[in-house]
Amino acid sequence: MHMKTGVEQSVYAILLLNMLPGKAVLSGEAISQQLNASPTYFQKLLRKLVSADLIVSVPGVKGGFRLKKRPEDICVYDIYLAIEGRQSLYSPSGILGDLLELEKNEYGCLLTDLMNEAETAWKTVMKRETIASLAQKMEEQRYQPKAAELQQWLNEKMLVQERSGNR
Amino acid sequence: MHMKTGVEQSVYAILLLNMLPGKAVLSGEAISQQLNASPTYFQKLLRKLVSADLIVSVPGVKGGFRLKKRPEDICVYDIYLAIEGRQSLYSPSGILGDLLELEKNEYGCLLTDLMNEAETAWKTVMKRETIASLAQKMEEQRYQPKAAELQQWLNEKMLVQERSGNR
DNA sequence: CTATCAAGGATAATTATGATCCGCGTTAAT
DNA sequence: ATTAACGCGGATCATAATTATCCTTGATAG
Repeated sequence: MHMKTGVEQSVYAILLLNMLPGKAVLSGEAISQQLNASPTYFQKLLRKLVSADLIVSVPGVKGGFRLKKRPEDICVYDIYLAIEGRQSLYSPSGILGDLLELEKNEYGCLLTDLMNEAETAWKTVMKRETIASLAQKMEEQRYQPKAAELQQWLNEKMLVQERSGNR
Repeated sequence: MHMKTGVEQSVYAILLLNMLPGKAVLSGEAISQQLNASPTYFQKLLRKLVSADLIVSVPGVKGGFRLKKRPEDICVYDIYLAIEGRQSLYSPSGILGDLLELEKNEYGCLLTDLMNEAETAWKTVMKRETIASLAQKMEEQRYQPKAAELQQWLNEKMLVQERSGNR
Protein backbone atom coordinates (compact mmCIF):
# COMPACT_ATOMS: atom_id res chain seq x y z
CA MET A 1 0.00 0.00 0.00
CA HIS A 2 1.73 3.08 -1.20
CA MET A 3 0.73 6.36 -2.75
CA LYS A 4 1.60 6.66 -6.40
CA THR A 5 4.78 8.54 -7.09
CA GLY A 6 2.79 10.45 -9.69
CA VAL A 7 1.18 12.47 -6.93
CA GLU A 8 4.47 13.85 -5.73
CA GLN A 9 5.68 14.44 -9.26
CA SER A 10 2.49 16.26 -10.09
CA VAL A 11 2.87 18.51 -7.10
CA TYR A 12 6.31 19.54 -8.23
CA ALA A 13 5.16 19.95 -11.79
CA ILE A 14 2.47 22.32 -10.61
CA LEU A 15 4.96 24.17 -8.46
CA LEU A 16 7.04 24.67 -11.58
CA LEU A 17 4.07 25.93 -13.55
CA ASN A 18 3.35 28.28 -10.69
CA MET A 19 6.64 30.01 -11.34
CA LEU A 20 5.67 30.92 -14.87
CA PRO A 21 4.92 34.54 -15.58
CA GLY A 22 1.74 35.69 -17.33
CA LYS A 23 0.44 33.48 -20.07
CA ALA A 24 3.60 31.51 -20.60
CA VAL A 25 3.48 27.74 -20.81
CA LEU A 26 5.93 24.91 -20.30
CA SER A 27 6.05 21.83 -22.50
CA GLY A 28 5.51 18.42 -21.02
CA GLU A 29 8.94 17.38 -22.10
CA ALA A 30 10.64 20.30 -20.40
CA ILE A 31 8.81 19.58 -17.16
CA SER A 32 9.62 15.89 -17.13
CA GLN A 33 13.20 16.70 -17.93
CA GLN A 34 13.56 19.07 -15.01
CA LEU A 35 11.99 16.52 -12.67
CA ASN A 36 13.86 13.75 -14.36
CA ALA A 37 10.94 11.53 -14.93
CA SER A 38 9.80 9.53 -17.89
CA PRO A 39 8.57 12.03 -20.49
CA THR A 40 5.90 9.87 -22.06
CA TYR A 41 4.46 8.79 -18.76
CA PHE A 42 4.57 12.29 -17.43
CA GLN A 43 2.43 13.39 -20.32
CA LYS A 44 -0.24 11.05 -18.99
CA LEU A 45 -0.02 12.55 -15.56
CA LEU A 46 -0.33 16.04 -16.96
CA ARG A 47 -3.36 14.86 -18.86
CA LYS A 48 -5.03 13.86 -15.61
CA LEU A 49 -4.29 17.26 -14.15
CA VAL A 50 -5.94 18.82 -17.17
CA SER A 51 -9.01 16.63 -16.74
CA ALA A 52 -9.18 17.70 -13.13
CA ASP A 53 -9.18 21.34 -14.21
CA LEU A 54 -6.01 22.13 -12.34
CA ILE A 55 -4.01 23.07 -15.42
CA VAL A 56 -4.78 23.89 -19.02
CA SER A 57 -3.00 22.65 -22.08
CA VAL A 58 -2.45 24.50 -25.30
CA PRO A 59 -1.74 22.44 -28.39
CA GLY A 60 0.29 23.45 -31.37
CA VAL A 61 3.78 24.67 -31.86
CA LYS A 62 4.40 26.89 -28.86
CA GLY A 63 2.07 24.80 -26.77
CA GLY A 64 2.42 23.43 -23.30
CA PHE A 65 0.81 23.64 -19.90
CA ARG A 66 -0.16 26.44 -17.58
CA LEU A 67 -2.05 26.66 -14.29
CA LYS A 68 -5.79 26.99 -14.58
CA LYS A 69 -6.41 28.17 -11.04
CA ARG A 70 -4.68 30.48 -8.66
CA PRO A 71 -2.08 28.70 -6.52
CA GLU A 72 -4.07 29.35 -3.36
CA ASP A 73 -7.00 27.53 -4.93
CA ILE A 74 -5.13 24.30 -5.60
CA CYS A 75 -4.59 22.06 -2.63
CA VAL A 76 -2.55 18.90 -2.34
CA TYR A 77 -5.74 16.92 -2.08
CA ASP A 78 -6.88 18.17 -5.48
CA ILE A 79 -3.73 16.78 -6.99
CA TYR A 80 -4.04 13.55 -5.06
CA LEU A 81 -7.58 13.17 -6.34
CA ALA A 82 -6.60 13.93 -9.91
CA ILE A 83 -3.93 11.24 -9.94
CA GLU A 84 -5.25 8.57 -7.63
CA GLY A 85 -8.89 8.89 -8.54
CA ARG A 86 -11.95 8.61 -6.37
CA GLN A 87 -11.67 4.99 -5.35
CA SER A 88 -11.23 4.73 -1.63
CA LEU A 89 -8.33 3.18 0.19
CA TYR A 90 -10.56 0.47 1.50
CA SER A 91 -13.48 -1.34 -0.01
CA PRO A 92 -15.18 -4.25 1.66
CA SER A 93 -14.80 -7.58 -0.04
CA GLY A 94 -18.02 -9.05 1.19
CA ILE A 95 -16.47 -11.51 3.58
CA LEU A 96 -18.93 -10.71 6.27
CA GLY A 97 -21.71 -11.60 3.89
CA ASP A 98 -20.15 -14.99 3.39
CA LEU A 99 -19.68 -15.38 7.06
CA LEU A 100 -23.26 -14.72 8.02
CA GLU A 101 -25.01 -15.27 4.73
CA LEU A 102 -26.59 -11.88 4.75
CA GLU A 103 -28.87 -10.55 2.10
CA LYS A 104 -26.87 -8.60 -0.42
CA ASN A 105 -25.91 -5.18 0.82
CA GLU A 106 -27.87 -5.60 3.97
CA TYR A 107 -25.04 -4.05 5.77
CA GLY A 108 -21.95 -4.85 3.83
CA CYS A 109 -19.13 -4.66 6.25
CA LEU A 110 -18.33 -3.85 9.83
CA LEU A 111 -15.31 -1.84 8.81
CA THR A 112 -16.77 0.41 6.16
CA ASP A 113 -17.81 3.24 8.44
CA LEU A 114 -14.57 3.26 10.34
CA MET A 115 -12.44 3.15 7.23
CA ASN A 116 -14.38 5.91 5.58
CA GLU A 117 -13.82 8.06 8.61
CA ALA A 118 -10.14 7.27 8.60
CA GLU A 119 -9.87 8.16 4.97
CA THR A 120 -11.74 11.38 5.47
CA ALA A 121 -9.31 12.32 8.21
CA TRP A 122 -6.41 11.60 5.89
CA LYS A 123 -7.87 13.66 3.11
CA THR A 124 -8.72 16.53 5.41
CA VAL A 125 -5.09 17.05 6.24
CA MET A 126 -4.19 17.07 2.57
CA LYS A 127 -6.71 19.80 1.96
CA ARG A 128 -4.89 22.15 4.27
CA GLU A 129 -1.82 22.70 2.17
CA THR A 130 -2.03 24.57 -1.10
CA ILE A 131 0.34 25.25 -3.94
CA ALA A 132 0.62 28.78 -2.63
CA SER A 133 1.68 27.65 0.82
CA LEU A 134 4.08 25.11 -0.61
CA ALA A 135 5.64 27.72 -2.87
CA GLN A 136 6.12 29.91 0.14
CA LYS A 137 7.79 27.11 2.09
CA MET A 138 10.06 26.53 -0.84
CA GLU A 139 11.19 30.12 -0.74
CA GLU A 140 11.57 30.23 3.01
CA GLN A 141 13.80 27.22 3.22
CA ARG A 142 17.34 28.12 2.35
CA TYR A 143 16.86 26.92 -1.18
CA GLN A 144 17.78 30.29 -2.51
CA PRO A 145 21.18 29.50 -4.04
CA LYS A 146 19.73 27.35 -6.77
CA ALA A 147 16.45 29.15 -7.10
CA ALA A 148 17.91 31.78 -9.38
CA GLU A 149 19.34 29.07 -11.55
CA LEU A 150 15.94 27.43 -11.75
CA GLN A 151 14.33 30.70 -12.70
CA GLN A 152 16.91 31.08 -15.42
CA TRP A 153 16.07 27.65 -16.74
CA LEU A 154 12.41 28.57 -16.78
CA ASN A 155 13.11 31.66 -18.82
CA GLU A 156 14.87 29.54 -21.36
CA LYS A 157 12.30 26.81 -21.57
CA MET A 158 9.04 28.64 -21.28
CA LEU A 159 7.01 29.32 -24.37
CA VAL A 160 4.92 32.37 -24.99
CA GLN A 161 2.36 32.66 -27.73
CA GLU A 162 1.40 35.92 -29.50
CA ARG A 163 4.36 38.25 -29.61
CA SER A 164 7.82 36.80 -29.49
CA GLY A 165 9.23 38.25 -26.31
CA ASN A 166 11.18 35.33 -24.98
CA ARG A 167 14.64 33.86 -25.16
CA MET B 1 -3.36 2.70 -3.93
CA HIS B 2 -5.45 0.29 -2.02
CA MET B 3 -5.31 -1.40 1.34
CA LYS B 4 -4.45 -5.07 1.18
CA THR B 5 -7.41 -7.37 1.38
CA GLY B 6 -5.46 -9.28 3.97
CA VAL B 7 -6.25 -6.61 6.52
CA GLU B 8 -9.97 -7.14 6.25
CA GLN B 9 -9.57 -10.89 6.19
CA SER B 10 -7.40 -10.76 9.28
CA VAL B 11 -9.98 -8.70 11.12
CA TYR B 12 -12.61 -11.29 10.45
CA ALA B 13 -10.27 -14.11 11.33
CA ILE B 14 -9.63 -12.49 14.67
CA LEU B 15 -13.34 -11.96 15.19
CA LEU B 16 -13.78 -15.67 14.65
CA LEU B 17 -11.06 -16.52 17.13
CA ASN B 18 -12.72 -14.17 19.55
CA MET B 19 -15.77 -16.42 19.58
CA LEU B 20 -13.77 -19.37 20.81
CA PRO B 21 -14.34 -20.48 24.38
CA GLY B 22 -11.51 -21.02 26.85
CA LYS B 23 -8.33 -22.48 25.48
CA ALA B 24 -9.81 -23.79 22.26
CA VAL B 25 -8.06 -23.14 18.97
CA LEU B 26 -9.07 -23.07 15.33
CA SER B 27 -6.92 -24.43 12.54
CA GLY B 28 -5.74 -22.17 9.77
CA GLU B 29 -7.55 -24.28 7.25
CA ALA B 30 -10.87 -24.04 9.07
CA ILE B 31 -10.59 -20.28 9.28
CA SER B 32 -9.73 -19.78 5.65
CA GLN B 33 -12.53 -22.10 4.70
CA GLN B 34 -15.11 -20.13 6.64
CA LEU B 35 -13.86 -16.89 5.10
CA ASN B 36 -13.45 -18.55 1.77
CA ALA B 37 -9.98 -17.40 1.16
CA SER B 38 -6.90 -19.17 -0.11
CA PRO B 39 -5.81 -21.54 2.69
CA THR B 40 -2.12 -21.41 2.00
CA TYR B 41 -2.00 -17.68 1.73
CA PHE B 42 -4.13 -17.27 4.78
CA GLN B 43 -1.59 -19.25 6.72
CA LYS B 44 0.91 -16.50 5.89
CA LEU B 45 -1.42 -13.84 7.13
CA LEU B 46 -1.99 -15.70 10.37
CA ARG B 47 1.75 -15.93 10.72
CA LYS B 48 2.00 -12.16 10.61
CA LEU B 49 -0.62 -11.88 13.29
CA VAL B 50 1.42 -14.25 15.41
CA SER B 51 4.55 -12.19 14.90
CA ALA B 52 2.61 -9.12 15.95
CA ASP B 53 1.61 -10.86 19.18
CA LEU B 54 -2.07 -10.62 18.42
CA ILE B 55 -2.65 -14.36 18.32
CA VAL B 56 -0.74 -17.45 19.37
CA SER B 57 -0.28 -20.62 17.45
CA VAL B 58 -0.03 -24.10 18.83
CA PRO B 59 1.62 -26.72 16.64
CA GLY B 60 0.91 -30.38 16.61
CA VAL B 61 -2.12 -32.49 16.13
CA LYS B 62 -4.87 -30.51 17.77
CA GLY B 63 -3.10 -27.29 17.03
CA GLY B 64 -4.32 -24.04 15.61
CA PHE B 65 -4.68 -20.40 16.57
CA ARG B 66 -6.10 -18.54 19.51
CA LEU B 67 -6.17 -14.90 20.59
CA LYS B 68 -3.22 -13.76 22.61
CA LYS B 69 -4.81 -10.60 23.97
CA ARG B 70 -8.21 -9.63 25.22
CA PRO B 71 -10.48 -8.36 22.45
CA GLU B 72 -10.58 -4.90 23.96
CA ASP B 73 -6.81 -4.75 23.69
CA ILE B 74 -6.68 -5.41 19.97
CA CYS B 75 -7.56 -2.49 17.73
CA VAL B 76 -8.01 -2.38 14.00
CA TYR B 77 -4.78 -0.46 13.70
CA ASP B 78 -2.85 -3.29 15.33
CA ILE B 79 -4.09 -5.61 12.64
CA TYR B 80 -3.40 -3.09 9.93
CA LEU B 81 0.13 -2.73 11.22
CA ALA B 82 0.66 -6.47 11.41
CA ILE B 83 -0.33 -6.98 7.80
CA GLU B 84 0.76 -3.81 6.06
CA GLY B 85 3.91 -3.24 8.01
CA ARG B 86 5.47 0.00 9.17
CA GLN B 87 6.24 1.58 5.83
CA SER B 88 4.33 4.81 5.40
CA LEU B 89 1.83 5.58 2.70
CA TYR B 90 4.10 8.24 1.31
CA SER B 91 7.83 8.48 1.00
CA PRO B 92 9.57 11.26 -0.81
CA SER B 93 11.38 10.35 -3.96
CA GLY B 94 13.96 13.06 -3.79
CA ILE B 95 12.64 15.07 -6.70
CA LEU B 96 13.06 18.30 -4.86
CA GLY B 97 16.68 17.50 -4.39
CA ASP B 98 17.06 17.15 -8.13
CA LEU B 99 15.13 20.31 -8.67
CA LEU B 100 17.27 22.47 -6.47
CA GLU B 101 20.39 20.38 -6.19
CA LEU B 102 20.32 20.31 -2.46
CA GLU B 103 22.83 18.62 -0.26
CA LYS B 104 21.66 15.15 0.57
CA ASN B 105 18.91 15.14 3.18
CA GLU B 106 19.19 18.84 3.73
CA TYR B 107 15.47 18.95 3.85
CA GLY B 108 14.20 16.12 1.74
CA CYS B 109 10.78 17.06 0.67
CA LEU B 110 8.16 19.74 1.00
CA LEU B 111 5.43 17.17 1.43
CA THR B 112 6.89 14.93 4.08
CA ASP B 113 5.53 16.76 7.09
CA LEU B 114 2.08 17.12 5.65
CA MET B 115 1.86 13.52 4.57
CA ASN B 116 3.04 12.25 7.90
CA GLU B 117 0.34 14.25 9.58
CA ALA B 118 -2.26 12.91 7.20
CA GLU B 119 -1.14 9.39 7.84
CA THR B 120 -1.20 9.90 11.57
CA ALA B 121 -4.77 11.14 11.30
CA TRP B 122 -5.72 8.07 9.33
CA LYS B 123 -4.12 5.74 11.81
CA THR B 124 -5.65 7.51 14.76
CA VAL B 125 -9.11 6.67 13.57
CA MET B 126 -8.18 3.05 13.15
CA LYS B 127 -7.00 2.94 16.73
CA ARG B 128 -10.44 3.77 18.01
CA GLU B 129 -12.15 0.55 17.05
CA THR B 130 -11.27 -2.68 18.81
CA ILE B 131 -12.17 -6.30 18.30
CA ALA B 132 -14.40 -5.99 21.32
CA SER B 133 -16.33 -3.10 19.84
CA LEU B 134 -16.55 -4.79 16.46
CA ALA B 135 -17.84 -7.97 18.05
CA GLN B 136 -20.47 -5.95 19.80
CA LYS B 137 -21.54 -4.29 16.57
CA MET B 138 -21.77 -7.66 15.00
CA GLU B 139 -24.17 -8.79 17.66
CA GLU B 140 -26.19 -5.62 17.63
CA GLN B 141 -26.85 -5.67 13.93
CA ARG B 142 -29.59 -8.06 13.07
CA TYR B 143 -27.11 -10.75 12.22
CA GLN B 144 -28.66 -13.05 14.76
CA PRO B 145 -30.31 -15.58 12.44
CA LYS B 146 -27.04 -16.96 11.20
CA ALA B 147 -25.05 -16.34 14.32
CA ALA B 148 -26.26 -19.50 15.96
CA GLU B 149 -25.31 -21.43 12.89
CA LEU B 150 -21.86 -19.92 12.99
CA GLN B 151 -21.46 -20.83 16.62
CA GLN B 152 -22.47 -24.36 15.76
CA TRP B 153 -19.80 -24.48 13.10
CA LEU B 154 -17.25 -23.25 15.59
CA ASN B 155 -18.16 -26.00 18.00
CA GLU B 156 -17.55 -28.53 15.30
CA LYS B 157 -14.30 -27.12 14.08
CA MET B 158 -12.61 -25.95 17.21
CA LEU B 159 -9.90 -28.04 18.74
CA VAL B 160 -9.20 -28.40 22.42
CA GLN B 161 -6.06 -29.87 23.89
CA GLU B 162 -5.84 -31.69 27.22
CA ARG B 163 -9.05 -33.47 27.98
CA SER B 164 -11.37 -34.36 25.17
CA GLY B 165 -14.44 -32.38 25.93
CA ASN B 166 -15.41 -31.29 22.48
CA ARG B 167 -17.47 -32.46 19.55
C1' DC C 1 4.73 -44.31 15.15
C1' DT C 2 1.70 -41.82 12.72
C1' DA C 3 -1.47 -38.44 11.31
C1' DT C 4 -2.30 -33.52 11.84
C1' DC C 5 -1.06 -29.18 12.49
C1' DA C 6 2.02 -24.68 12.04
C1' DA C 7 6.66 -22.70 10.08
C1' DG C 8 8.85 -21.05 6.43
C1' DG C 9 11.41 -20.99 2.09
C1' DA C 10 11.03 -21.03 -2.96
C1' DT C 11 8.40 -20.00 -6.63
C1' DA C 12 4.56 -19.14 -9.66
C1' DA C 13 0.30 -16.45 -11.00
C1' DT C 14 -2.08 -12.31 -10.92
C1' DT C 15 -2.75 -7.49 -10.67
C1' DA C 16 -1.31 -2.69 -10.31
C1' DT C 17 1.67 0.59 -11.73
C1' DG C 18 5.03 2.76 -14.48
C1' DA C 19 6.74 3.43 -19.11
C1' DT C 20 6.98 3.27 -24.33
C1' DC C 21 5.26 3.64 -29.09
C1' DC C 22 2.74 5.44 -32.72
C1' DG C 23 -0.72 7.83 -35.40
C1' DC C 24 -3.72 11.89 -34.95
C1' DG C 25 -5.34 16.87 -34.57
C1' DT C 26 -3.82 21.57 -33.68
C1' DT C 27 -1.09 25.64 -34.42
C1' DA C 28 3.16 28.96 -35.08
C1' DA C 29 6.44 29.98 -38.22
C1' DT C 30 8.39 29.81 -42.71
C1' DA D 1 0.36 25.61 -48.09
C1' DT D 2 3.86 23.11 -45.92
C1' DT D 3 6.36 21.90 -42.09
C1' DA D 4 7.80 21.16 -37.49
C1' DA D 5 6.56 21.33 -32.52
C1' DC D 6 3.31 20.32 -29.43
C1' DG D 7 -0.68 17.86 -26.78
C1' DC D 8 -4.17 13.68 -27.24
C1' DG D 9 -5.23 9.05 -26.69
C1' DG D 10 -5.15 4.23 -27.72
C1' DA D 11 -2.46 -0.05 -27.67
C1' DT D 12 1.13 -2.27 -25.78
C1' DC D 13 5.05 -3.57 -22.93
C1' DA D 14 7.90 -3.78 -18.48
C1' DT D 15 8.43 -3.81 -13.77
C1' DA D 16 6.95 -4.19 -9.20
C1' DA D 17 3.56 -5.42 -5.65
C1' DT D 18 0.38 -8.61 -4.17
C1' DT D 19 -1.82 -12.97 -3.88
C1' DA D 20 -1.47 -17.87 -4.17
C1' DT D 21 0.77 -22.54 -4.44
C1' DC D 22 4.14 -26.18 -3.36
C1' DC D 23 6.95 -28.67 -0.55
C1' DT D 24 9.96 -29.68 3.34
C1' DT D 25 10.65 -29.41 8.29
C1' DG D 26 9.40 -29.60 13.15
C1' DA D 27 6.04 -30.29 16.92
C1' DT D 28 2.62 -33.10 19.32
C1' DA D 29 -1.74 -35.69 20.54
C1' DG D 30 -3.27 -40.16 20.19
